[in-house]
Amino acid sequence: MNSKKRVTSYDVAKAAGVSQSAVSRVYIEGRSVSKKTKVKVLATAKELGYKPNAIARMLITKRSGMVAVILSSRVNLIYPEVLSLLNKRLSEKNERVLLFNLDDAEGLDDVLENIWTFQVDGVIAIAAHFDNESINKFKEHQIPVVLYNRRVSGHSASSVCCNHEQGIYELVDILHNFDHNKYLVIAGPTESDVAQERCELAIKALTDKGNNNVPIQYGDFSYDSGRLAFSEYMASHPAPTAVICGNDTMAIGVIDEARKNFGLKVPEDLSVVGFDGVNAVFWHSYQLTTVKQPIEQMTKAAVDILLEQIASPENPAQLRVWSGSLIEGNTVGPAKNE
Amino acid sequence: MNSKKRVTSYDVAKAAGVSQSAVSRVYIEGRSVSKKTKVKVLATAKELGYKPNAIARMLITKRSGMVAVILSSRVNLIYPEVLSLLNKRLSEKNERVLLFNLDDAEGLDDVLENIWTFQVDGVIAIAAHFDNESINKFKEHQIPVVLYNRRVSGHSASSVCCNHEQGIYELVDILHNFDHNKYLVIAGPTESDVAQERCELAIKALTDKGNNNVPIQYGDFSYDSGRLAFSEYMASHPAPTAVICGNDTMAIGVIDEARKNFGLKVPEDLSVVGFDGVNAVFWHSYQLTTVKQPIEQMTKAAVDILLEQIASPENPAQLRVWSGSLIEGNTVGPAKNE
DNA sequence: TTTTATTTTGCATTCGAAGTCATTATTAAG
DNA sequence: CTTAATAATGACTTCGAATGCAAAATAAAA
Repeated sequence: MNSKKRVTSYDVAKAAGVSQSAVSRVYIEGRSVSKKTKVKVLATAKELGYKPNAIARMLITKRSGMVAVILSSRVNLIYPEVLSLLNKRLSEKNERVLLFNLDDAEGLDDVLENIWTFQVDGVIAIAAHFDNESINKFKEHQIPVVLYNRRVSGHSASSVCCNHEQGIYELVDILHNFDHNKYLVIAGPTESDVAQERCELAIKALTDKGNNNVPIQYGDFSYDSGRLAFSEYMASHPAPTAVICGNDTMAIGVIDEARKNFGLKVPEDLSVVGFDGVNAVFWHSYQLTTVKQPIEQMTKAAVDILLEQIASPENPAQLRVWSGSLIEGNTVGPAKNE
Repeated sequence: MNSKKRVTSYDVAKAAGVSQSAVSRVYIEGRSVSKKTKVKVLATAKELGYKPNAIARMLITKRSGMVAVILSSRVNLIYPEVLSLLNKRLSEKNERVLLFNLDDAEGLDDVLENIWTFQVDGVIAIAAHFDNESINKFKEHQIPVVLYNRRVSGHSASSVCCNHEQGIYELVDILHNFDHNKYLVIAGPTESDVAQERCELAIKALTDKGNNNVPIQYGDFSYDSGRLAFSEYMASHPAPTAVICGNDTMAIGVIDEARKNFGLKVPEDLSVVGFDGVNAVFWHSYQLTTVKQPIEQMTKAAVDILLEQIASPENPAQLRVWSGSLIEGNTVGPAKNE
């Protein structure tokens, strides 16, 4: 019917008999406006259906009210939860999430180019691989970044991380105390930094306890890859007594595979541990022993740090690390040594 | 060091010895620019590190290149996957996802207010409850909407939906053919339209087969709520022979609860079916019989329809419905009638 | 070569709100 | 009741790219 155009601050100004500046000031906290005009403007604004145009505002203020969240698609079950929490936290602070996928099709450079043009206030990168070069680009563009579960050498970018070392050591400790000595490590994809780190730490922890040459199989964090990794190993080796997995989902795959295709009981014949603390670890069929990332705290801190850096870009980058909490499930038991 | 300000089209224009308009035209497909100036501009742009400012462009073109995706937080495991697919599809079409959470804290009105100010090109609402009034607001603001798994009476908004009726009937058919006659329905939360619909359809399908007064328990789509619903029912009733669940996650909860706390075997003593086709239904411990939503097709269509409506707002709203595909797992068997 | 058609170009304006600054209205102090 | 201090207001400019239009440059036709 009517190709009605947007109501602007000028329309409201005219209708309310004030200047455009006055209208603008009404919508900015702490600007000098008399109560009288404020009421008048708000009333006519409501009547006309006026809402400030965020785009115009962004252009002049150079604050977009948007935070880019970068997410690798080939990734862990846990990250949807992280995204959801980040979104909630940022909404509370009046920032919107602009989503970027970092997958094979769209390389990092494309994503970055895109990010610059959108003038986002800041960036949170979830478990994405950034080298120092990329980090420097952010510096150049003066866009604060917070890395989630990814550290970068030097102090060029803030990070919030789960203390994988502590978590892995705790898990290995438990296994070691049960006298395990035939281990298998099933690592996540080699492209993933987190997967790399967990794997190396597991090997290191095992070596510390005197277990050398622990075999490694690789998966891609998925259930099927966990099953496959286990069965492939079993095809040409004697059964291990304990399997340390790069994440929970693969661990669950291992459990199912061991039970179904190898007649192994968990934990009687085989101990299995994971990492992350996804919902499914509590499911009765698994009750996986694992370490839960404190995603509540981590997401909260990520947002707080980011906002702080947006407010004061000169502040130094900070690193915050949380210990994961051990979840004692029912997938670890004494080693079965013949 | 240097509080460098952004490079603008004027800077490039000056450096390249052309007008600002010329620079602008270089970045717009199909605008009249000679090859010579195009090369020159692109070269100096690269040299100066110029990238067009999307915000300024949005203001004048009134296209933001952003699509709002509205997501209820208290929702199904399947929706992260949907979000991820939508994001991928939209990226391919050069649209960015701006995320909005629809939860208790932030009501629908707040979200809508926010959406208007951001001038998004369109909106995709995932399983969110919209009444006709809200839909009309979108009309007023001339922002196309596509609803995902939510229909609205009249033809005021486009929808892509899974055919719950067909799926539920198919599941009920299977159960009926196995001579079940003591049913329990475990429905999702009453606030969820999808949950409502599935529940009503299940009851209807059962009634069609001559099963009246089928009891209903309510959960919230979560694993624990499925367990709880089942055990609560069992506390005061004889065991059913078949349970129809509002989604897969609750069905998995029911299976675990039945096995663990009631010593029931699935499917020998109890048949269980779910809905959605999340990854976990294929896990060996469950192998749930369920109906899988064709999320690939649905997300693709949602994006296509939305872009079409953005291009031609006068086009009529359309509804597209897909049948789910039956996944014959291992959780349904003959009724055990004493 | 002249005339006509077509492609390139730059100028000036636009999008819509916010910030600067000088001016006016209001309140407080003397 | 005057003067000083403060608050409120509007005119004008700004952010950075896109676009309508007329002028200039080039290509095609005569």
